[in-house]
Amino acid sequence: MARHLITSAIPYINGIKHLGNLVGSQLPADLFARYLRGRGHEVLFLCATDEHGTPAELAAAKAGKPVAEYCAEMWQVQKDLSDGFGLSFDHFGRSSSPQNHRLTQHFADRLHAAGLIEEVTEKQVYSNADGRFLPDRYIEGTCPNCGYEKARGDQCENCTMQLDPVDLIDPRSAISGSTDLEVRETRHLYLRQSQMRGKLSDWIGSKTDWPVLTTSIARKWLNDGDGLQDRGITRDLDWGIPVRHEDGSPWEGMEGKVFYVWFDAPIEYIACGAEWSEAQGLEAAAWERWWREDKGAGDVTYTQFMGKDNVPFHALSFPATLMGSGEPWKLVDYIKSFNYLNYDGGQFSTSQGRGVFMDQALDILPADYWRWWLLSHAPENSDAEFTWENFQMNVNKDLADVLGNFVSRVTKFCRSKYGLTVPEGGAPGPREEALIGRLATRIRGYEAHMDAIEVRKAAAALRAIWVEGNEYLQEAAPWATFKQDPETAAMQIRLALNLVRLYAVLSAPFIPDAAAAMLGAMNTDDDAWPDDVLAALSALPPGHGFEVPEVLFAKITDDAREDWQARFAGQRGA
RNA sequence: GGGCCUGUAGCUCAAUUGGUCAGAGCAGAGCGCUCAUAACGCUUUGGUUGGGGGUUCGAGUCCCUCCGGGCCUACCA
Repeated sequence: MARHLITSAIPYINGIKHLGNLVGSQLPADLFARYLRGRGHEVLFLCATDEHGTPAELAAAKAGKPVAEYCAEMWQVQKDLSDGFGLSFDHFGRSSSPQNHRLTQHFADRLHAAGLIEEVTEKQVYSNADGRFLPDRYIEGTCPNCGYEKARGDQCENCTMQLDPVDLIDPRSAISGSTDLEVRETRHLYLRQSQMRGKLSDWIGSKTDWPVLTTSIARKWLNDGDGLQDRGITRDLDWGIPVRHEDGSPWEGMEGKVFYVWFDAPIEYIACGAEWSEAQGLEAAAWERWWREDKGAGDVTYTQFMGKDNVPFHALSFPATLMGSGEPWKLVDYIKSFNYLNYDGGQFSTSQGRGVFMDQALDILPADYWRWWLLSHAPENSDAEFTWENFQMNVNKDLADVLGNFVSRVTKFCRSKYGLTVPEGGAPGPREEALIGRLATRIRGYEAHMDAIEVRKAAAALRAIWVEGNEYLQEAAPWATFKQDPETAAMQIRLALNLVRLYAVLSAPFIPDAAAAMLGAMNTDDDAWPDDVLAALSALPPGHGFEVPEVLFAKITDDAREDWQARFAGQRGA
C-alpha cells in the first residue's frame, strides 16, 4: 500500500467550465484517484476554485454582486457540478480560504527572508473611469503595425505582433471603453526566479519520465532568451490575499495590494489539505503528513494533472516557491499534462459560449456517458476533437452494446432459466481456464496503463476486457447447452454473473455510477480488486440472490443527437 | 519572428523507441447465433504512413526541405 497525493489544476471561479476543461485535468485526476483507491492505496485527492484576479472582480461587478458573495455562489455551482460528474475530491476548497491567506503570507515571508523577493517600481496603465490598474490585455487600441482597431495591449491578434500598451494608438479601457487612461508608477514584489534557475533546471533534468509536453515547456521557459525571468507576485487589486506578513503586521510599501493569483493559486493545493483536515476535525499533522517531508510525506507520491497552458506555473513557479522557502515541502513527482479538446472543428470557448458546458452536459445525459467518451478520447498526445456523431457511435457501441447488453443478456437469461439466484452445479473446463488466463493477462495490462496514467490505452484495455465476456458467451452458448446439460449451463452462467461483478470493479474508475448499479444488481458490496482473477470469479457463490438491473445505458438516438447538435452549434443562451 | 507538438485505413487512434507481410476499434461487406438494449460472435474490404530528397543491410520511426493543423511566447487565468 502506497500513499498518493493527487491534485487537479484548480478551475477559475469565473463561470461554468466546458468539457475541454474537464477532460484536461479534473476528470483524468479523478480516474487516477479512483483507480488507486480501488487498488487499496491511501489517496488524498484535492481540488479547489481559483478565485482571485481581475476577471473575478469584473464578473462580480457584471452580476451586480460583491466579489466575495459572487465567488461563494460560484463555488457552490462548481461544487455541485463536480459532484454531478462524480469527481471524488477528498476536499473541494477555495483559494480565498483563511488557510490559503495564512500559507501564502507564510511563503512570502520565507522567500523574503531567503533574499528571493525584491521590490520593483514599474509603470502601469491606470484607468480613472474604472478606478483600477489595467492588465495589458484589458487595454484596447489601434495596432501601430497593421492598423487593426481592436488590438490588445499585449499583442495584436490580427498581425500577431507583440505590443506594449503604450504602443497602441488611441488606447482605451477594454472594460469601460474609457480613454481616460494614464501611466502611473507602482511598486510590486518580484519573485527572483532567475536566482533559482540552476536548481530548477537540475530538478527538471532529473524528471526523465515526464511527458514531453511538460518538460519541453519547462525547458523553454528556463532557457529561452535570457533564461527564467523574475516574476511579479503582487497586484493592485481589492480582491485577493493582502500583502502582509504572516503575523498580520503590515508589509511596508505594499499597503492596499494583494498577491498575484498565480502566486497564491498553487499554494491553495497545500491550503486545501489544511482545509480538508479542519473539515474532518483533524489536527494539522493530518495534512502535514502529506505535504511536509519532515512530517511524514517522505513516502508520498505526488501527481499533478493540468492542461498544457498551466505547465509553466506548476513546473517552475510553484516549485520555485516551495524550494525557495528553505522548508522541506513535498514537490511534485509527476506532472501529467493534456492538450486541448476541440469542439466540432473549432475550439471550445468560454467567452463565446461555444461547445458543451458541464451543466448542459449533465442536463442531457448521465455523467458516465461523458466520462467514458472524454476519458477514452483524452487529448494526451495531441489535441483531440469532439463531434456528436463520434460521441453517439462510441457511447452506443461501447457502453450500451458491449457492456450494458452483456449485463442484460446474462441476468435475463439466468432469470428465465434458473431464477434470480446464482445457479449451482457443473464444473469449469478448459474453456473457462482459457478465459481466466486471457482475463488475467488483460487485467494486468489494464493496470499497467493505469499505473502509467495512459488514459486512452487504459480505456481500450478495459473495453477489450468487456468484449471477452461476449466472446465467451457466444462460444459457451449456455442457451444451447441448457437443453442437453443444464448443470454445465449453470456453471457458465454463474461465471458470467461473476463477470458482471468483476466488470463493475474494474470499470468503476471510468463509470462509477454504472459500476455501482452493477454491484447493486449483483446484490454485493464486494468491490475488492481482482488481484487473483480465479478467486474474483467465485465471489458470488451458488444461491446468491441478484436482480436484473434497469437498462444501464440507453442508446443515444439519431433524433436526440441531431437536436443537441443544433442546440449547441450556436452561442450559449444568456 | 522564435520554440515545441502534430500529419498513419472513410472516422478515432496504435506500432515494444531503427527490425518479419504497418495494427486495433468504429463505419462498410459477407456468414453465423438467437440468451440479450435489432444486441452478440466470426470472417473480410480499406494505407506508396502529407509531398520530395537523404542516412542505413533495414525508416511510420533519424536528418534536410516543402505543404497542412495546433499550442506557447512570461501583466488573462
